[in-house]
Amino acid sequence: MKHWLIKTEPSVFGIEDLAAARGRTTSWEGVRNYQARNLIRDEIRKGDQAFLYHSSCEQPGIAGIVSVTRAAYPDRTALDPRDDHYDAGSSAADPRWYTFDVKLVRRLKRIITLDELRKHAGAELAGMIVLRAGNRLSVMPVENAHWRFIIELE
DNA sequence: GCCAACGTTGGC
DNA sequence: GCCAACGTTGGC
Repeated sequence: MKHWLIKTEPSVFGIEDLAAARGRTTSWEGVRNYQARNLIRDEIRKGDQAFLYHSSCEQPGIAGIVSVTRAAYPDRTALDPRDDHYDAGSSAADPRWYTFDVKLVRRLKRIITLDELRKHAGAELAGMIVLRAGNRLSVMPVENAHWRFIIELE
């Protein structure tokens, strides 16, 4: 089982929204970055777990843990001209973008902030992608050792 | 709202 | 296939 970190803006869709969603499950739609797409399409498996990370907000950090309930399938929002994430280059026959389903496992007892993660950037969390300056990936792998360390921080 | 980082686009 | 311009992300 692999571990991941998925970013979201809580003003758009945060952990509160996921907790309120039917079955506490949502389709992780709208990813339009090729590197992230490849991870979704080729590497994320049912049963994997991910940190839900809040970005572009007052307190950026990890808010909860989700599990993957369905592996990659075509992102229908790319095919809908009325959708913000519409992409004329994608088609049902040859989908360019993929989504996957996640279910909230639990909220963390507190948000583990980016600030706090940074304190360990030179040691236990060395190399963690979300700590890299200017990082723009919205779906990224998390090393097992990093995952365990962060859970311990809680 | 600023601005650094960086992926994408498009001219050549 | 290079690379400058541009757009977006995301922390602050």
